Amino acid sequence: MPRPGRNTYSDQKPPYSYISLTAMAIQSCPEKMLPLSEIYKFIMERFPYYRENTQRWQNSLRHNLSFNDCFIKIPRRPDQPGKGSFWALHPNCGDMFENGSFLRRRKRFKVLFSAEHLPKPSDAAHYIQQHAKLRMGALGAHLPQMSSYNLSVSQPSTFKHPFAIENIIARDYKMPGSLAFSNMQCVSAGYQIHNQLSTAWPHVYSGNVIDAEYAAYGGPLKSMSHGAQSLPTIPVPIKPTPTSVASISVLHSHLPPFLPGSPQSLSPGSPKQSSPDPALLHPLAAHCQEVT
DNA sequence: CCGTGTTTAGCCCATT
DNA sequence: AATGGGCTAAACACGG
Repeated sequence: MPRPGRNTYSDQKPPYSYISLTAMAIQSCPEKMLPLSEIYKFIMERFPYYRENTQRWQNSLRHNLSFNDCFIKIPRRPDQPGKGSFWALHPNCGDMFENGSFLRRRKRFKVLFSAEHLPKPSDAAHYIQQHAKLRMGALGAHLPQMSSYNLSVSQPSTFKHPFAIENIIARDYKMPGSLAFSNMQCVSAGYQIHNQLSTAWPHVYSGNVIDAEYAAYGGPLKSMSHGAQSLPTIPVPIKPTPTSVASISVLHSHLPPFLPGSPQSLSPGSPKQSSPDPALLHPLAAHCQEVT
């Protein structure tokens, strides 16, 4: 596989699949979730090739978002209107790419659904307990160590391929708190989804990054700024899979009252939006696997 | 109307 | 040859 060098591909088609490009875009946002329009913007800003024939590739991209289980749809809050939902990566697709490289997927990521794969309530409760503990430690502090929290990553790996997500999008991460975090505007008041998602999905988040492939790519290196993009306070995967529906219902009965996703903290105007923290859906991860 | 999201279909290519 | 991944096109529904 040829390695893209600096200025290589600047006007040619990048070697990444749409799945990879979409994953890159999502990963680039601290909240790990983006609306479709921002995904478009990310790709067009970084890969000049995609500034043309937008209708073609954007249709393909939308197709991929819907078709692949590795992407989950997260609705907007009722008080944060806008078009379309947010898209995030499935919690368990962190090792979807070979060696973490975007150049090649290892296997297809597929959510399974069968009765025996549903989480046991006791498991969910245990998970939530663990999560609550970690959250308390993480609030206002540093992110939890990955080693303390290795959930359902089928192939634990510390190796970061030069083409890995973290490396490609490293520009946005380098200096937490600096301009590189300009898209922290995405954080809704009083509730840091960044912490939330990175706590929940540590395998898709890494603050320890080096710049490699993307820098070599030759694309614009300015940091992304998404404008005043608002996010749902309670992000919830809404991919209408039976698994997620079942998981949500199971989890709901076990939500501790102090968690943002618990029913007690919901706004009265949105009873149907009584959705748990996506982190709390993590038991879902146990019910997904890469199809062999 | 337009952007978004879903679905189906067909093609090409690489791998098994 | 069969299978799977990826890409493209197209039709349709829905909602802001």
